Amino acid sequence: MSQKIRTRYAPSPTGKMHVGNLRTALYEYLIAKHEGGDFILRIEDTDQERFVEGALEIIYNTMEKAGLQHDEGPDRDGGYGPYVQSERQDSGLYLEYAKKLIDKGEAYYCFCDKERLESLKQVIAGKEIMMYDKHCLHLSKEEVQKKLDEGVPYVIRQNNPKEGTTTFNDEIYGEITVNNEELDDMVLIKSDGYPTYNFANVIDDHLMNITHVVRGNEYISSSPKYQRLYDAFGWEPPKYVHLPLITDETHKKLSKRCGHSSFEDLLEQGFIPEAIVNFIALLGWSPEDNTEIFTLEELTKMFDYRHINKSPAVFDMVKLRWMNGEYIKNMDNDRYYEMAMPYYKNVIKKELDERKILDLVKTRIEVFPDIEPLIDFFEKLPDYSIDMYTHKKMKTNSENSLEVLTELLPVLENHDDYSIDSLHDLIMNYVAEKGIKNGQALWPVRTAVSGKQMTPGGAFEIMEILGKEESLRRIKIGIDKLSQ
RNA sequence: GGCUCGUUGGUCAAGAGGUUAAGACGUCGCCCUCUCACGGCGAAAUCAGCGGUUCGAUUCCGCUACGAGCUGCCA
Repeated sequence: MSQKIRTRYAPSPTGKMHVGNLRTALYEYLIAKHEGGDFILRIEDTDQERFVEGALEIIYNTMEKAGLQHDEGPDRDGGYGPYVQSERQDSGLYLEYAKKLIDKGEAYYCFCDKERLESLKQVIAGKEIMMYDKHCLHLSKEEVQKKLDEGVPYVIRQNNPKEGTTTFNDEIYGEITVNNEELDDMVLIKSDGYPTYNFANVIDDHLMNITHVVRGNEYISSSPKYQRLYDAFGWEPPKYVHLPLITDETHKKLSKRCGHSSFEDLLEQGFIPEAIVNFIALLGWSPEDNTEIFTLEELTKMFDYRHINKSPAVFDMVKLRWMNGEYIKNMDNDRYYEMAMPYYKNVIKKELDERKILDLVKTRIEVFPDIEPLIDFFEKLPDYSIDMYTHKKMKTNSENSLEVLTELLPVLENHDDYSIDSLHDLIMNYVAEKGIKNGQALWPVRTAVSGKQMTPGGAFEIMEILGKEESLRRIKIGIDKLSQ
């Protein structure tokens, strides 16, 4: 009884991929895959002016990194091609369907020029409003033919009634009804011969057998017009799933200005694709069982679009960072080293044990760039203040710190095994003999070898990585500083 | 301006007439501990307002407020 689900992601190649679009793509993928359906990629390049070179590659790259493998698309024919609207346009497809509508009286040629259209505009509440006045609807067949023969530029408009209502059903928002008088006679075919998004969508979704149209909330108000198109053709409309929008922390639509509006931006900032996908899945949807961290496979299994909610969601960078940190902690080491290495190399030029250093920060970072300020002291001892030796809880001050360091220096000089375990035994032995608290010895040592208030790892870990020579050098510097 | 949609802690959210109104991020506190993290434990904090309907409303209805989207030969 139920037919195979087919969803489509239909981006315009106009630049970076906005996270809102990525979420749309994700949900489309999930809706299809949850029920073993097909996910189709269709390129909507009907706006010749906005086309951006290289945007196609961005789309493919993003989809691949996000793991959203399409079943059909420009590069994977599934029998419904072409999958690029400009290529579909070449066959005169859209014009052909528009003419069918003209024959039915559901559309008409419009020859109005820019000036006349301009004169129809009025400013209400500071905004330009324009509703077409059906001027060209009343042209006779002969007049239309004459203008066509003369080569007067034209568009084809939808002919919407002025009375009655139109209703469509959305899976999330329910039944929505509008008065037909609100429906503008939107352009179906532009004067350059290309279809508008509004028209091409309906035609292609139908021709490609799309069962669920998933898109942003901003299309809800034009949906009644699409409904009328389906009705005019006598086609059964798809199920509509309109998604709540994603906003920035000021509750405004996410824009380029906030610097994290696109998938590329986020990758540049050190986020990993899986975490981004995981996070945006949770923007406007939640699973039944409260799990928050899941793979795309797990997500596919539990995704039920009926749990999508209606209200807009704020894109919370703080939580994304947390989630990214969770992914880093759980990442297998090889991939972790590989992803972390560029940041490591930015600050460490010396020959040191990279893996030991990176292991130290794995649970301490949320995004990869966090690594740099955490480990830079391995490269070069910072010029620190001796105030750092004073720590109330550790019961240390510059005097007892100096004492500890001075006493420990010869011990460390006579010791050759700078492994954590060996250093541990050595210093703990000193602590025991002297009868002080661990912190009273370890705080000054860690301070001396790191020059930092906070460090990943403790004194033993740091000394092991630094090695004997450098550790002693730094301790001597500490003694010098404290002696002054 | 008109139309449409929305409104549960700071944020993401569960909830779908009777609950101590889940959980997560963040915040704060405690534990662990040589620091910072990690991990563990705990705390503060929410149903936009007003009217109905009802024995009983976060939940249903209406109004108001606020927010957002649309109102392009952009998608």
